[in-house]
Amino acid sequence: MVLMAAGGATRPASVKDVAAAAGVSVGTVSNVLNRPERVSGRTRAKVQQAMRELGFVRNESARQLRAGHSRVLAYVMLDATNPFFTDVARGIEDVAEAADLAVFICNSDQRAERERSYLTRLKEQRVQGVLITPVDADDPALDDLARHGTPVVIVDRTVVGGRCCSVAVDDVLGGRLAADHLLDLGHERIAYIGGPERIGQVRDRREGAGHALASAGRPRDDLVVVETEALTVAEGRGAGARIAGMARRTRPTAAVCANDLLALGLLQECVSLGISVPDDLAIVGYDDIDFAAAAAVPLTSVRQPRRQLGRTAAELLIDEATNPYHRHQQVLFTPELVARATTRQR
Amino acid sequence: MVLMAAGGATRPASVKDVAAAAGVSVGTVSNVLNRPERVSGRTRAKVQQAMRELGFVRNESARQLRAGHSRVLAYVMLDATNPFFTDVARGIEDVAEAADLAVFICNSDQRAERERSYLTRLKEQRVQGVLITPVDADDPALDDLARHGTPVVIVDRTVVGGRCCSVAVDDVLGGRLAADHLLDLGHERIAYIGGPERIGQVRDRREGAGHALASAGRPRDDLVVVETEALTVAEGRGAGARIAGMARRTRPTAAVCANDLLALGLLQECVSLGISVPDDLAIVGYDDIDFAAAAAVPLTSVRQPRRQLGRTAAELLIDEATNPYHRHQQVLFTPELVARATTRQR
DNA sequence: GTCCGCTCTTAAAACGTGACAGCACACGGA
DNA sequence: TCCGTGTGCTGTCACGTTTTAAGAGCGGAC
Repeated sequence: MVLMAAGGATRPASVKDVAAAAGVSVGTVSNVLNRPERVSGRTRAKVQQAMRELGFVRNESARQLRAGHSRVLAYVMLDATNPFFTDVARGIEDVAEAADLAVFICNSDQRAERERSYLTRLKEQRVQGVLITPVDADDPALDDLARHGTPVVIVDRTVVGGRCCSVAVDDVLGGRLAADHLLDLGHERIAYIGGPERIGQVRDRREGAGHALASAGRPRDDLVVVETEALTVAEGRGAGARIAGMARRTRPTAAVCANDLLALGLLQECVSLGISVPDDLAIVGYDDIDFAAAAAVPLTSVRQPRRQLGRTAAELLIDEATNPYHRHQQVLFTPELVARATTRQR
Repeated sequence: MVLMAAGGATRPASVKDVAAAAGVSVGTVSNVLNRPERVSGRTRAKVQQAMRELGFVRNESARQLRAGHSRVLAYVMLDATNPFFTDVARGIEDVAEAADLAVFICNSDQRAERERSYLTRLKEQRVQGVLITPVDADDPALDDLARHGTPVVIVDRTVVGGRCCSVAVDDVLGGRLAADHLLDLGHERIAYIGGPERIGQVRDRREGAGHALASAGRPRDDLVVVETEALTVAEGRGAGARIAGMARRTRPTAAVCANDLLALGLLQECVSLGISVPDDLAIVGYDDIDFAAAAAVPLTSVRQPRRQLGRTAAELLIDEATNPYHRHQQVLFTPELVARATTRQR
């Protein structure tokens, strides 16, 4: 028979209630939960029966208070609507699930103030550790966390000075792969579309593209930089309009975009202006999000091991939280070019 | 002067430590935190100074334990990679932020077992309430939560019997809007692409499309149902191949898709098979995700008030958690058709 | 001098769990 | 009969916070 609080207004049953119902002490109930082998079969059954009847659910706050730390790890993501970060999150969840940790996902939405408010909350929650793609990697709030003894792993940004672990992808190499691919196909004037300048990724990928041109013996001017306000589809369209407005003779024949959203916007603008892709303009994106392959002209893009990024980050975090001999590491993954229909031999 | 634990291995400072450092009792420290007006200016300054020196951070677990409930609300989303749900999440965050509640975002990834594991975790955490787009709206685990006194709001599904609040969009009307639009443009044979059948949305939207045809006096056969295995881009491509394979005379001239991912896949397959959109095949999607407008041929789609959905859901949840006179409500929003380039007058 | 009223501060208890020392009892060997 | 040895269970304390009733100190009114 199941006895359940009728109105639902009563407070949840505690170990004390269970103990009273089963006619044992609280210590025994606790043992049933945590070291069942120490309790005789008869008593164990009685206690478990009482738990079922009362609908007992462990109180995690009390456990945490006792333990001094929680069984939760947090990922503060930069932009929940960007598929790149949701894939990273899945990698994190893979590892956390295996380690029986819950993942608290927070979305800073690119706002430093929101990010700081979340970090405060997480400190208060005494989370086991924080994975974060920060708005600003130099924010002192991050050092502050680390100083408090909370493990921190920076995701998708490299961190200078080895103050904590970080996991990222080699963006300079990625930019180089994109530009090399276009050079191999016979392009000469190549545009680089991205911005704003303060984003590390934007700079690194451009630098990589520049290296590729230099290695091929091209003058610096062969990389036409088109700066955008953000890494969004709308900005990509704007860049498309600007390129379309250039004189035919100086107009680039190919474009490397700092991410796929820009590339998709650019592609869309080209289609609507009657610029043929890839014949009039070849396009390489960056991130290889699912929608890249799904675009009307499937997008050539630089793929990053997103899920692996998340997995490794979570593993480093757990190591830092549990292994006293932990050493900070900077892990750098290698990107890979995925050629599709927006690029073709000239 | 700032005295900070050196190694970081010491336990964080507690109110007791602060009290000792400031030469007052713990009660006074607590008052400084929660009712500063009760404490004299001198004492308050002394305590705050001590907090700064020790790097004191409130322990949320202990607060929760005392309070009996947390200041967190959770959203269990069906699929973190679907932009629809991330937009709903933003709406929830808007409201939660204003109410000074944190949002715990969990991704069930369409797996019932994972969903259940999260619900257990959330019960253990004594969250204030749970917002959920369930894998299966009839899962007894949901009733179980409600019976435990945890407020539950179902998002993007209507719930029968008024056992809890729910917030959804009128899918029958949405399906009707899509089909009416195509009929207005002069189409006769219309395909409905969606599946699997067990998803309520898939059924409702098809039903709405059927109503539209019936109202226009068309025979039932004018709605060609193409069933898919899932609501993904890949399945959309498959549906495109099937439509392309139909005899010209019986092939539909327009398609209503159960969501935008299917529509984008269909669009992509058409482009690659040389079927002109919208001339050979007009396409209407559903959800109006950002990528819909960004497709190479911008997609006509049925827009749902996603963010508003999240906001209202969170408001209902907070009402249930705080207002003793709360009554369960089923809120139904009205969708809206956004005409773009994949549909045009014949 | 006594007492009241006021402001500010304190001590103690409570929340639910887990850890630990210790108690009761049964059993086997001397 | 007594001791030693387990086994199985109990009682109590600690974790960090908030809350409440009570106390200290002090100025002013009678």
